[in-house]
Amino acid sequence: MQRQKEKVLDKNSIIPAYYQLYKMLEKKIRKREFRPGEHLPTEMELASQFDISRITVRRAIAELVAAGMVYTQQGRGTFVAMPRLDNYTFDLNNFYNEISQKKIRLHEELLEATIIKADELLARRLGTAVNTRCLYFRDIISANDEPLVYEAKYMVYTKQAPILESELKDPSLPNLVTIHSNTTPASSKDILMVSKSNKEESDALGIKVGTPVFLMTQTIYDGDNKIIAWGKSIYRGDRYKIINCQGWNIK
Amino acid sequence: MQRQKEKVLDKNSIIPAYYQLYKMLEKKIRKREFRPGEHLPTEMELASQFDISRITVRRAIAELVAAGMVYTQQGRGTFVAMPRLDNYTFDLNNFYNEISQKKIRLHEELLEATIIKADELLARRLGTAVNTRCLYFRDIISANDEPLVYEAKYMVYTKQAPILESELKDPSLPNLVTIHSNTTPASSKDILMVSKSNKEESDALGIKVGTPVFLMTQTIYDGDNKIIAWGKSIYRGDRYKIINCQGWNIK
DNA sequence: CAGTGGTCTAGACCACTAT
DNA sequence: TAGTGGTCTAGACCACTGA
Repeated sequence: MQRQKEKVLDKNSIIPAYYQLYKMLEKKIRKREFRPGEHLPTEMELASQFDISRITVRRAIAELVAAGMVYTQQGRGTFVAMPRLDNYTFDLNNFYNEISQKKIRLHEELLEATIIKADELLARRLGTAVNTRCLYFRDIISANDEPLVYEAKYMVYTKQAPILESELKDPSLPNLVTIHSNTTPASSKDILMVSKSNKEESDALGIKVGTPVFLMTQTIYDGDNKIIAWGKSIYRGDRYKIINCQGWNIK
Repeated sequence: MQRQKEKVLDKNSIIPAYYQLYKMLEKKIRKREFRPGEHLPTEMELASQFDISRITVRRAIAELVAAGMVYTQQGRGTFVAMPRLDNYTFDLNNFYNEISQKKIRLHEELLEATIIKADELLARRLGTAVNTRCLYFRDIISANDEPLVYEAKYMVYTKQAPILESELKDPSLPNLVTIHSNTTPASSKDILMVSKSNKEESDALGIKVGTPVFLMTQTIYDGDNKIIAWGKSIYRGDRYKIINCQGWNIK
């Protein structure tokens, strides 16, 4: 029997029909069979063309909208979007993703985990009173035995649980808070800055004082917007950069 | 007539039922009537409780999933998610958002817009041959008359159109490419680094040589993954920081 | 096995856009 | 007025989970 020129959906496939249609439309947009600004076929046209219900077509289009590839206008139709390339969003976690891909040996070393009394600066950062008992952590993250990140973290000491080094495999502040606090972290405010390394940071990272570094601070709040922890991370600027890819031809 | 304790949906409202239910469930999660890890009522329970169809309930839950507040497991149910606070994503565009909120005067000044021949370094950055004719732009962005960002941008000169300063109101590289190139930008690779300002940058920004700065480079590709433009932006590190808020208690 | 979420249908009515 | 996307229904079957 003669094949139709137009591709059809495999109704017996395990892959849902809406997903097959989504991928098919995505491919056509990538191949510029549908060009930015152009009209997509109407929902009813797609439904009858592929012999599926309109709801299933809508599900496929919803995926395209979520992917930012099309937009809909009530009463007008569905249109192919322009790729937006002005979204400069940088993810500091790509650090860990890249490393796991490139088979780089990652090592996390705990330098210090003690209980201290808050001085004035720390009390302000934690929104608490001077002399409040606080947990204090310092650690170094290395890649291939080269120090990359130096971190210092503080939180109010509510749990009274012993500090077990074995608990510190994930040294991220949200995780530490989960372990060492009775309150549940609910939100976080992170600030990324550039700085020059000071003596303490330079010593820990083995770099010269004054080297440009990324400086990230994180303040963690509970459900009532009360501060429960504060931390800073110093990323070596000479070894670390953050990459962001955007658009339609990724991968 | 006596009101039920349980809130009900307003079926006559302009607001869609799925959206009312979404907001109601969101509020209960925020108020911790449903706590992280807990089971949400099943779809059928919600449907009969609010006297709406299961599909409408599913639409509401889909919104919650998209917001990261719940997750579903086939055959088990729908559960309230833990707030994830380890997503360190920084958006360089908050710059413009903040400024428009705080009524800061923003001024963009074009320093230079000329045609040059590519030297070896530029040819490599643009993936083209030495001596290719290129457009070259330099500009300064100031806030309240204080220079904040210095930018230099290059692209292969294909369009042969005259350079009109009036076209340069949006100095972003994707926009310049759209105006001055026949090819349509399709994807972009952005890299964020820290650096010390050099002489050229320091003069433009009125800062001391060696001040820590954010350095962002952007490479723009067309639909065939061919480079069509390259640019760099220098953000003053002493005046600029990037803030990221995450979690459930935002706003 | 019963209960859950995942997919899909055929049909209906509405709000909006363009002519 | 005709055509579009937006919302909603009642009902069906499937795949997966857990007892």
